[in-house]
Amino acid sequence: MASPCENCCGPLDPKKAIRDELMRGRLAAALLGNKLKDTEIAHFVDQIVGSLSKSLALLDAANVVAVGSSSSDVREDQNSAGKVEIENLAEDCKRGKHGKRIVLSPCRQVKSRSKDDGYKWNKYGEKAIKGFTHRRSYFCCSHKGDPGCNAKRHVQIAEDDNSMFIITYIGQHTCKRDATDQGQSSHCGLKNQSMISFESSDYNINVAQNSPILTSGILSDMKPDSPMSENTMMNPNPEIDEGFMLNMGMASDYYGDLDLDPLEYVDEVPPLSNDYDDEMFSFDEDEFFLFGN
DNA sequence: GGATCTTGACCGAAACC
DNA sequence: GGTTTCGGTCAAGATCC
Repeated sequence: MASPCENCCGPLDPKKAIRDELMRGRLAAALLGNKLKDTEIAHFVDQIVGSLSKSLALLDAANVVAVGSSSSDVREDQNSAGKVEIENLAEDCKRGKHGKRIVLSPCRQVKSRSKDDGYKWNKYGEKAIKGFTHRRSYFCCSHKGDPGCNAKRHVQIAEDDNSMFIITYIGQHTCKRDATDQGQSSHCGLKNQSMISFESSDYNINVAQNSPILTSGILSDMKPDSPMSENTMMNPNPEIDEGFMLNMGMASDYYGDLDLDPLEYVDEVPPLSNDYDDEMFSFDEDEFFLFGN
């Protein structure tokens, strides 16, 4: 499916567009920091620059994310109605007599050791699913009644590893909660940074495509002995021992406009040492201007 | 007492015949 | 086109804090 912009402006590279915007922001912050040298404000500017650098790095790393062990198990097809049909999530998921296919709305799937992703969920149901040993739990956002947040998720114990959870996210958090809510930060009470949120629907990127490993940017300059493997993505918060999730914003917006994989599957990421931050994302001015240009 | 969880019933959609 | 099967949701009661 071609994006609307593609019709008038030619092929759009959303990843590049996001990257360009982040670079612009980083450049502006760096210049501001230069102006504010020796002031307390410069410290905060440094944080902004560092944050943008991380975003760029994670964006690049998004292309690295392997679909994980289940990649070969998941076959998906986007039909004309925009629904995603997933056939046999697991090899041992046999069809019943009537072999009903599993049909999901555009969603993201995450494998995690913990069910906790920083959001507050209300459980509204549980169901035994044919072909799966464990029951599936259904959750909706606790703030559903707030501004009508329609975010939902399904949680199921992984068939191949009972210590892992397969979490399927459907819809987007539209609730607006302040950063103090439950000690969590920013949008809808997200309490950790293991999620990147590109809320704007102007740009959409696909993290599940078979992109080259560490295509460009900061991560490509990482030390070879860094604690990140080729097929995994960094968890920005080493204290959170769970799968790393990328929130690409409104799934329907995202998949409705672009012919992209509607389902991302981000495999588990090993926790990192506490000093990864400086090692991975140290800001180098020469490097920055190299990327910034 | 409010929030959250559990669980059976119900509904709509897809597959089968 | 009717029937069957299934996944998803609802809602009432139970439990927890």
